[in-house]
Amino acid sequence: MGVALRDIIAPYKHPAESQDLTGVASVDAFNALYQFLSIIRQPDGTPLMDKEGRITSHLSGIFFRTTNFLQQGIQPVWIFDGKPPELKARTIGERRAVREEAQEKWDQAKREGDTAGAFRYAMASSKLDDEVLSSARNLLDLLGIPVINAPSEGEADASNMVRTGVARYVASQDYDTLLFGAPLLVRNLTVSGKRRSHGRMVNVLPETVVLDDVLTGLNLTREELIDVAILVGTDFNEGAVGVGAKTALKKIKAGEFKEVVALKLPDIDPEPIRNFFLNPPVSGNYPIEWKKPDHDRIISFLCGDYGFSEDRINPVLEKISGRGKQRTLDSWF
DNA sequence: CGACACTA
DNA sequence: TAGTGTCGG
Repeated sequence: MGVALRDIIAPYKHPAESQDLTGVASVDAFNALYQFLSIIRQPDGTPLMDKEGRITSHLSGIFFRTTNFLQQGIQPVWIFDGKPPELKARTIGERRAVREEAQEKWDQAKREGDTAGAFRYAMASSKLDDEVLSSARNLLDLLGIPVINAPSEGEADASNMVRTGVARYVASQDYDTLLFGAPLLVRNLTVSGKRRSHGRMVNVLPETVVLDDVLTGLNLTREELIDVAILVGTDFNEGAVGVGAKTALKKIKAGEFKEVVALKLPDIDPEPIRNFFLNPPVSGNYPIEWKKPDHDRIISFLCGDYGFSEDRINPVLEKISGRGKQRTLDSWF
């Protein structure tokens, strides 16, 4: 879900120039996988599946997006979540409840012939199970994409990688990475930059958010931005009822953080939450190396194991490893 | 989501 | 060739 800071951060978002996107991108793996699982579905919400009923939506998303990135000079590193902090237990429980309810509503909508509703509930029922996670890791490995296993929140390590100069930016839809101190966040990181179907056709272009611009523009320290987030609600605490980003910002500016917490969030202790954003557990060790995509094993994995059509996969692999753009790609490996 | 076919 | 729709697994 992420923290609802969009209303105050929106003025500091910039459309990304393609040169801003080249280089090492720390991809928030869970964020990307949820996106693929949610959206890559049939109109009634049924995900892509192989003959045995295993979900393959994420494999399609990973394959086509990654091969696009490599051609465009983007070097992705995928950062996977480790063990969630105890502070996150409430959020995890809530998400499970929402997911399970969506599952039921999806079935119901399908029975009633409510296609649009079915799609919406199907999206909300998306779950990253072991099968999805391990097949995603398998495919990334075959594509030669490095993977980092965060000890805790992937967003924390992804942000730390940018802070320490290992990566140029974090690729995520969520603003939480700014709280973790990521100097540069890129949202909607896709190369096709096209539009989206289902409902309206909207142009979705990559956008960058520079943490320093946000802090300078709002005249906040990062600690204060974290306090704004705590009032709104984060993965580690429920927010104050009726307090959105703009109200929270006003309260912080007025120096009323403690008062709002005492009045509206009497059960939360802000200190461990602040501390988690400021000093999260991170790996700090990022041995990243890109390898050439393993053409034969990718075919065997996607087409042999998961029923993808060779006619769709082969041309893409030939495009990235064949003569045409080889020079560009070879310079990284 | 992203590829591809089709249309004007 | 830009816009629109459909398919993929």
